Amino acid sequence: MNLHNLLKRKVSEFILKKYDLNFNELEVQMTKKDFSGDITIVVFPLVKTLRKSPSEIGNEIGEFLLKELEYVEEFNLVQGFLNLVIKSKFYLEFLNQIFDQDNYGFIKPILENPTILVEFASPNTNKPLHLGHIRNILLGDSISKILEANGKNIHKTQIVNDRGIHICKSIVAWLKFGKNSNPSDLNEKGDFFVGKYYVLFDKVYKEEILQLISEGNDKAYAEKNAPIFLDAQSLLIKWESGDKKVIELWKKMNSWVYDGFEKTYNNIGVNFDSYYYESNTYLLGKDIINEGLKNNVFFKKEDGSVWIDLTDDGLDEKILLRSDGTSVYMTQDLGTALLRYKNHPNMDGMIYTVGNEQDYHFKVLFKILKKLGFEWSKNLHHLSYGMVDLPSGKMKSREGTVVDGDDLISEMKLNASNLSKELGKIDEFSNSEKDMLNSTIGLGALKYYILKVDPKKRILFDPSESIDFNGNTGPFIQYAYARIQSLKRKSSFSLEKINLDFEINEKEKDILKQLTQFPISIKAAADNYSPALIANYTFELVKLFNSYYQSITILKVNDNTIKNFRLTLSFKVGEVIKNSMKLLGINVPEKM
RNA sequence: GGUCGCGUAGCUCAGCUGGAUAGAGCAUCUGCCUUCUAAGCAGACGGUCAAAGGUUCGAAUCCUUUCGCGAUCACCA
Repeated sequence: MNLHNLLKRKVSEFILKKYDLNFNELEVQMTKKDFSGDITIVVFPLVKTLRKSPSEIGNEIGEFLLKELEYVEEFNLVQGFLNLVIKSKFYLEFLNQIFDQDNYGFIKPILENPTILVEFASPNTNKPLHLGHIRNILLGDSISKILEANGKNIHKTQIVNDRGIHICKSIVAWLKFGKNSNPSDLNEKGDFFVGKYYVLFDKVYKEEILQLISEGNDKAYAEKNAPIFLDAQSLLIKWESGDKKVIELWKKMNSWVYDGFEKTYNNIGVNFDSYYYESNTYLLGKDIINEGLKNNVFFKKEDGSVWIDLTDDGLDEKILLRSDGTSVYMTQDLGTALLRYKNHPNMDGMIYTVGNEQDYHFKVLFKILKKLGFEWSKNLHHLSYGMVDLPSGKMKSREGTVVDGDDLISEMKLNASNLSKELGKIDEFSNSEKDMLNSTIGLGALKYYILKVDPKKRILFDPSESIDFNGNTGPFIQYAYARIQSLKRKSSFSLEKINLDFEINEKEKDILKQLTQFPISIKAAADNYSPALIANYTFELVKLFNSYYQSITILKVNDNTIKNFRLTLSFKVGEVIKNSMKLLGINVPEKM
């Protein structure tokens, strides 16, 4: 039961009948606070087409709706805003109607056959995941869940950057300084273990540069000729030529890193359906180059390099194949896209969760795929997000100025644990129950903190200030849910259809109004790939509910009808909270 | 310099395709634990929506210019 659509339809019918005009762009919105009414029709857009004054039109429509729709109790007209007061009966019926729908608030996931691939995480294998990766992972995971709730078939994947000079750097440093050590002996996480050597490489590299400069060389020469750097380069060459020993070594180091990554994914509660590796894809894409040359989408320069001219689209010329015939980043991404299509013939689009420094790259990539004429290229989306910066500036793994993902997660859990201890609410919990709860709350705080801000914006994270557990936070929402569950346990009340024969108060009406809006909001959020919007809506609902919940004594009401109604309303709000948090990848506890 | 993004309360952020008097949280101040869980509730204080023009019934939202911050502009990935 969607009042928006019902009103839109009715009013359009009316206009067609009365003025013989098709008018579908009607704007319907919730009535703003401090105006009487529940739902508002904006009549201004009609003024021009109908050539009548706003008040005239408003009154006509108002009268009509009053007569035609039993739910409309009365109307008032302020400026050009037609405010309709909706009868309690409508809201009570609405609540009755959603009794049976356990996933209320969400489009029923009737899975469509075509699959959307969502790419996220996509780390380098030379260092542990940091806060920037966490933002990426949370966004990608949440988008997957939102789309899934909207009936899309989702395949979560990544492209692991497992090759190149940066990996060689870790290997070289390990060969030099830690050849006999391994993560399990030291009881270290594999990605952390390898990351140490990456940092170590950089340290030694810098020392060697200084040394060379002090011997009278210039900086550029020093940077290119530092012994440890030369080692890394020759290692890369060996890798590229398929040197068995090097490949073996590379595999071993990478496997340590993957073990570490899996632990982190596990800790955050995300998983993937497949992994693509650059070592397998970096040579791909050449076939498509030939194809494009044949179709004149691409062109060849005299030196043999291949380009695409996108100047007509407001972009530049972009290289696709070097003069020596080797591929570049773009070529590889084209190849990977095609490989994915080959592996998923049902693929009907892809979402790339990648930082906004690559906005231009993806603009070009999508344009090329469109020009090549792939059906699925119309559903390509770059989920671009801003960097996470520290007060000291950018995070740099090499310099160790990063907020480590694992550290942050465990810190969040620790904070949750300290706070619960202080509050003393879960003293009767077993240790494993406590751990579970602290993890739920700590992660909830972290995820919500990241997801509630618009992905486009950069986040300034101050490590010296811990993430809040009060106010507009994950734990606040989780807490509301836990209280509702507590009500449920104590009430021994079973859901029954409620009697429609009574009035509800303003706050109850407000909550129900919000509930009727929820499916619309969720749909909008999904269309915008915006977990931030969902977080915001959920917070608004919870805030409203909390104030209502606090101001009444639910279980002390004498009239059974009202008592049942209030409990039912509470439980439904609980379900909406749970479902919307699910879209953010945040769990809600039964008790806290 | 070209292109893209951002700029909203002291701080952190909402504000959906233009709609009514710009909203939250934190911080500061005032109340509220005989109740369903105070990780809470009620209230106060706090704004030239970076600036200036324009479009229109109506602009934080759209357009133009300016300023500030960031990203990007490699035969790197």
